[in-house]
Amino acid sequence: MNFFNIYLEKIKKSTIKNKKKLDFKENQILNKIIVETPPDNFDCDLSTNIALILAKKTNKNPKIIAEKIKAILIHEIKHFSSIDIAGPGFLNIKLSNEAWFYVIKNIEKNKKNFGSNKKNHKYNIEFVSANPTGPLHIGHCRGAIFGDVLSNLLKFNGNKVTKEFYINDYGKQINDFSKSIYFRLKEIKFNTKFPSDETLYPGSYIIDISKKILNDEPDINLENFDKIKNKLKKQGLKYSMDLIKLDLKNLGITHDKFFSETTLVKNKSVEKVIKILKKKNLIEEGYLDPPKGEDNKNWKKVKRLIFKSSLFGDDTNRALTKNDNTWTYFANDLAYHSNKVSRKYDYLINILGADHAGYIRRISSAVNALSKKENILICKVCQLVKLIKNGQPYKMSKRKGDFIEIKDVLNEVGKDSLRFMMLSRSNDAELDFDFNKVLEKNKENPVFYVQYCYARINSLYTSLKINPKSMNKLTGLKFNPNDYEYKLLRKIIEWPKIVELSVKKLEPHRIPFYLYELVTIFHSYWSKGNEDSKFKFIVNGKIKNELTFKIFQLITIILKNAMHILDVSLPKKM
RNA sequence: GCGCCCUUAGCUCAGUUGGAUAGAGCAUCGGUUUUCUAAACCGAGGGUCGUAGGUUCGAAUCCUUCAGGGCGCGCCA
Repeated sequence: MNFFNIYLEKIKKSTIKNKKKLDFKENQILNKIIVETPPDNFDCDLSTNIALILAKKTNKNPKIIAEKIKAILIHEIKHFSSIDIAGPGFLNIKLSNEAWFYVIKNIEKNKKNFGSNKKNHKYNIEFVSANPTGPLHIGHCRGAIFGDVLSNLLKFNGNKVTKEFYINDYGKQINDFSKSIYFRLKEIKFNTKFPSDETLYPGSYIIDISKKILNDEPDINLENFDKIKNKLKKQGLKYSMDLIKLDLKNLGITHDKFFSETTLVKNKSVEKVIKILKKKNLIEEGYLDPPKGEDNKNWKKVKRLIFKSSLFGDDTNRALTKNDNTWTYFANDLAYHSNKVSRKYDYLINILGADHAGYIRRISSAVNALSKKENILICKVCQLVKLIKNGQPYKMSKRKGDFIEIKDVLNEVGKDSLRFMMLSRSNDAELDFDFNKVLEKNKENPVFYVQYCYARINSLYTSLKINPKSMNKLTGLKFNPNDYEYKLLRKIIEWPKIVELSVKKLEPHRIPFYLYELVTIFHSYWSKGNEDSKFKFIVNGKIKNELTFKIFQLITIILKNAMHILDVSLPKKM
């Protein structure tokens, strides 16, 4: 229910009906027409560029065309009460009272769905997918929150979404992880020193995991690592995933599906995909060139299996087997994405960290080779988070084991602030995460500013002792808004458009920005009464104008819907 | 060397896929509380939208050039 689209269609319809008068033939030339919110300094509700577009296509003077269209629209569209021509030929439209009643009624009717554009696609969103070798750190949480909110947003817009976590439980890292547990176990049992080996994980959580394993099996035989390797891997993985799931839960995130990489290898999924690609002549046995960047010690010129990803725009072809003839990460990922393709989603979305952006070409090539649909895979990259504490950059080192865990941040700043803050920036831009700022409870911390609006509205209900639900039954409502109420209404009708745009561009950060703008007008209005009694909305303990409360109710609807998407709380009292 | 992202007010950032006088917050300066929540509000100053070209009625937005910053360039995951 996007009001701008509704009026766009009406405008188009009327224009096409009057084709001859306006002297054009092809309806397509109306494709670029938009209906949008006019700049603040114009006292009108909608604005359209139709005259400019039409003038360009028919080589006419835009102002003359504008006059013609104005006459047509004002005659044909009852919801338009007046139209001004401004600037180079914009039509600035004011909606009639009838139109505003229609808008208000419509929002109240849709309520929880107000803003939803009722699409019906099937999405798979893969996000977090952190290595299961320990708890999450602050760097993970941007992508985690981004993915979660994007899922909520798509669901709100009527789609079906599967939230998926790919467990990288295969390969070298998980081996190093089990070895680290092995040495910690020896350290605990026999007091042997934990080796200073760069490949091992030093973090203290390894000690905790080791203790748990020891608790399960106090008599575990530690003579030979290789003999208990698989056991340690399995147990370590389990406890590690417990840590990750707990972190996610505290962030308010639950995945629908956890997909294990090892499973793919075990049930020969990789071989199966390679067979398919071989038939398409996309696999070859051969040699690859050495890497272009820094020298790599492990690089060897060996005949190996190669995927011809350069046919799909990748810089180079990609290896599927390692030196020891096991599968590369990419080979397994190929199988994983083949699996996702076979599950018949309309879109596959991968949320990646900036350090994995270089991987996109490769995996997109693979999916394009595997799927009949074009560009079914969309990769969204979250840029880095820079931590700042007391005005200083705060560096983490995973190798030393001194990184900031999500649970510590949550303890300090809370889920609401963390989620809101992580979304208060475009995913394409780096984000400064300032510990001092998120702890502040004022305007500089936008989450409080937004929540405060809801709390203020609710305080009205309590102080006036009215039940907000009874407000639905208002009769004899008059449409006589003051300047602030007009501003609010104009902002309110933007909400579905914000949702639509956020979905289209997969950019949930637009929602916090919108909320901030909306509540700014509200807070302005609230305070205006102090200065000018004309703007007081309560007189002698009674509501002055029912429309005011109607508008506040519409704000409440939006706040609830939006904060539900963000999964940030909305307390009635603060 | 190559690829991706960024560059907008002193600082941190928005900017509705090409529109009107480029917007917020912070910081600075100055104001507002016997009043529906001051966790708030109002006002002022502050801009060559990194650079140089191009596309057109019209560019922060699209194309090209160059510069600066970040991330990556495995047969690690």
